[in-house]
Amino acid sequence: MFRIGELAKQHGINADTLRFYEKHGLLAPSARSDNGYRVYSRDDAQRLAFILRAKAVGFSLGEITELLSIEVNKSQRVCSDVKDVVDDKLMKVSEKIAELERFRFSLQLLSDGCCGGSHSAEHCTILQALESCEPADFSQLAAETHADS
Amino acid sequence: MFRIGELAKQHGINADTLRFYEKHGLLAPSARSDNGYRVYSRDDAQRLAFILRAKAVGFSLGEITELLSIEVNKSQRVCSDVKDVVDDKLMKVSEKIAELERFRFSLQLLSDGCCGGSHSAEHCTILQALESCEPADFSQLAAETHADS
DNA sequence: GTTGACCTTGGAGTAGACTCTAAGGTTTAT
DNA sequence: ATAAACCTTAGAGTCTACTCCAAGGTCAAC
Ligand SMILES: [Zn+2]
Ligand SMILES: [Zn+2]
Ligand SMILES: [Zn+2]
Ligand SMILES: [Zn+2]
Repeated sequence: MFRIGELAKQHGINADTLRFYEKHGLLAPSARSDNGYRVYSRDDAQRLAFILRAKAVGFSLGEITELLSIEVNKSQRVCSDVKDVVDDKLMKVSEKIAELERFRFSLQLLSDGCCGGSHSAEHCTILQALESCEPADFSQLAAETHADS
Repeated sequence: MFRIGELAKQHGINADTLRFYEKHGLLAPSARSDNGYRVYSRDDAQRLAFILRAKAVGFSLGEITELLSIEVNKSQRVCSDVKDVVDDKLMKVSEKIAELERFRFSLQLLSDGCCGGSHSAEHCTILQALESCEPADFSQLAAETHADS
């Protein structure tokens, strides 16, 4: 039986975060003490641990809500229900990675084209690219770099 | 000389977005017509193109503000000023990719461990992992998968 | 002279995940 | 008895990048 501050400290989170999770239906303490304080049971703590582990693999609170709703009556649910949620997330994460890798590629080309020296930025290839290149076509830049002279 | 709707349409964006950029100091029309309409010059359009190209490589509006402030007085600035912004972003993007790849790895292990079949989720390895594994240590799961029988 | 397509403004709403504030009640120690 | 360290609530604020709304002004066409 833990009070909000204890449980929060144990898991390295803010007590406000626990109130926030409660307001959003993720985790409610199973009891209140006479003075109105929230009282969390060991089961509550386990549910919190579930939430935090799911967060640690990238799930949003909305997705965790879905996972929890499967978890609480898992006898009625099947493996594919669970795996679908994971595979769905896997796709979203992969798409986000792909987008960021496109960013990284373009940024690397921009960086490689610029001498990074201390001459005036008037002829900086990065600025020139952003001023006039076709979007997402910085490949011209990759070839011609200029020297800091 | 373009009105807000024209300029927006030319660039495939919403007129509201242009007003938003103006409010946040990214792009103000260089004139207003007698009736109070915004009037964008060709220079304004080029500045917008700069903003959109920067967005296309992943820069946030805050970062674009910084790039623009360098661009407008580039004669006073040097290549390293520009390259620093790009390299800074490159690092942030790489870090975000690394985080998402950790997510992807964990999610893949979770997915691989689950049969995805139609038997009760009571013994689903995904739920078991989220209930009891050490965070970010789903490697045990990778080995022992169960069959849908 | 009215319809329709444009434009203006200020302000509110959205999503996600908190984080903080104000105003007050409770418990424990000194 | 009073300070500190807890706890309560409702509600506001943060960040990002828009997007939408209401109420109204402008302009060209028919
Ligand atoms: Zn240079
Ligand atoms: Zn340069
Ligand atoms: Zn199974
Ligand atoms: Zn399973």
